[in-house]
Amino acid sequence: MPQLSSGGGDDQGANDEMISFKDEGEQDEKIQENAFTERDLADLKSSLVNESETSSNATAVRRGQQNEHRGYQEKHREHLDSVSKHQDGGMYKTAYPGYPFLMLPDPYIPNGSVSPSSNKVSVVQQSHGMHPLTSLLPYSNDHFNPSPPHLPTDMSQKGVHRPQSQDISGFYSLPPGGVGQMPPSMGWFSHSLMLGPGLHPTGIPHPAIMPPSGKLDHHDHYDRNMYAKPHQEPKREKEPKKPVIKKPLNAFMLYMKEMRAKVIAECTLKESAAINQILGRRWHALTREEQAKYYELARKERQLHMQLYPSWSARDNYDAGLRGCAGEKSKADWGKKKRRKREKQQDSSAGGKRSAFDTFKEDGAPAPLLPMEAL
DNA sequence: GTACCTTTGAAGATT
DNA sequence: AATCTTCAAAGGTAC
Repeated sequence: MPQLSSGGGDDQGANDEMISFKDEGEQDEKIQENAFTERDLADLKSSLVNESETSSNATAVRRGQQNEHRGYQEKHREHLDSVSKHQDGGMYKTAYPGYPFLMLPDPYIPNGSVSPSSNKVSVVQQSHGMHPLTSLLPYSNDHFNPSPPHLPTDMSQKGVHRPQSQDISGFYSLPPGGVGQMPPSMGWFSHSLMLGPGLHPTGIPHPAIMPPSGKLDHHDHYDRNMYAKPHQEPKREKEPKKPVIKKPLNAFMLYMKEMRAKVIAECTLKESAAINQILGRRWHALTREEQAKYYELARKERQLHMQLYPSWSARDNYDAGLRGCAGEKSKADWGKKKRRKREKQQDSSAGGKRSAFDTFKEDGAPAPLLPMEAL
């Protein structure tokens, strides 16, 4: 099966990744990250100074690092086994008593599409769509508080909106009446039964499913955007109308979704690329246990995704681009994009397009460390 | 209007 | 088997 090896092989691999980073001066990182917040922005700016100039090399570096990390996987498999056993055995029963998987009707089910009136409830989504599982994190309560320790504890003192752990709906910028406040009687499943286009063949609707038309009713776009590409091909008569099911989020993506708001609040940055750089560094600064939460979360998500869409393959979404289902790309555009990427990697010395963060250069900030190197 | 940027991880494709 | 490529999210930026 592509998504999940029930024995946990892939997942272990994922966990291996998690652990691999920790051998690279974890203690130092932790120390550094304790004072990280204030420095993040400055570091980022500094590191971005040469970023665009070396971006291609950085990519190569990253690839090398990835491969290196993979090398660690085998090294730490033993530990992972123990971690995995621990997690399977009780992590989500003890650490995350409110863990949503398989305990709630269906975290993927888009509530807002139930009816026009339900739209006003905006149960799940953030402005840009919240991952259905992420959206359920509020159920986790403070047992699942993945906030890395390096985050300042006094964030709220800085005027940062830092909702209490009990009110993660605010943390996720959930609208009033968000999922965290959804009464059990308003379960996902009952609403799902009223769904039409997003209904999965299994009978379990899933926000990952885009209506074939790609058109989003203003009443339910909130939910269907959850997994839908923002722009859908209006019509392709010849193609069998196939809903687009998005990939389940990996551990880092889940982490990003959760921590993005914090980083945005802490820093003045809004550019996602910059935020992601910070999040990437923080991710590496997490302890194994902290990362394990997200790996496990991602594992569960893949599991659920696989249960919901047993025939789904990541390959489907490769084709979506060619089909134009993932947007208004033509086949030619798609090929162009691929060509550009290839060229970029081949020609590392190309000046290329001006990075969105090149503006930082104009600050005259020194310290040309690449983010990855800084780790 | 939309591709790009940027991150890590998973999975599929290619070598 | 090892390596490469694509796509998941996000939102400002550049074209």
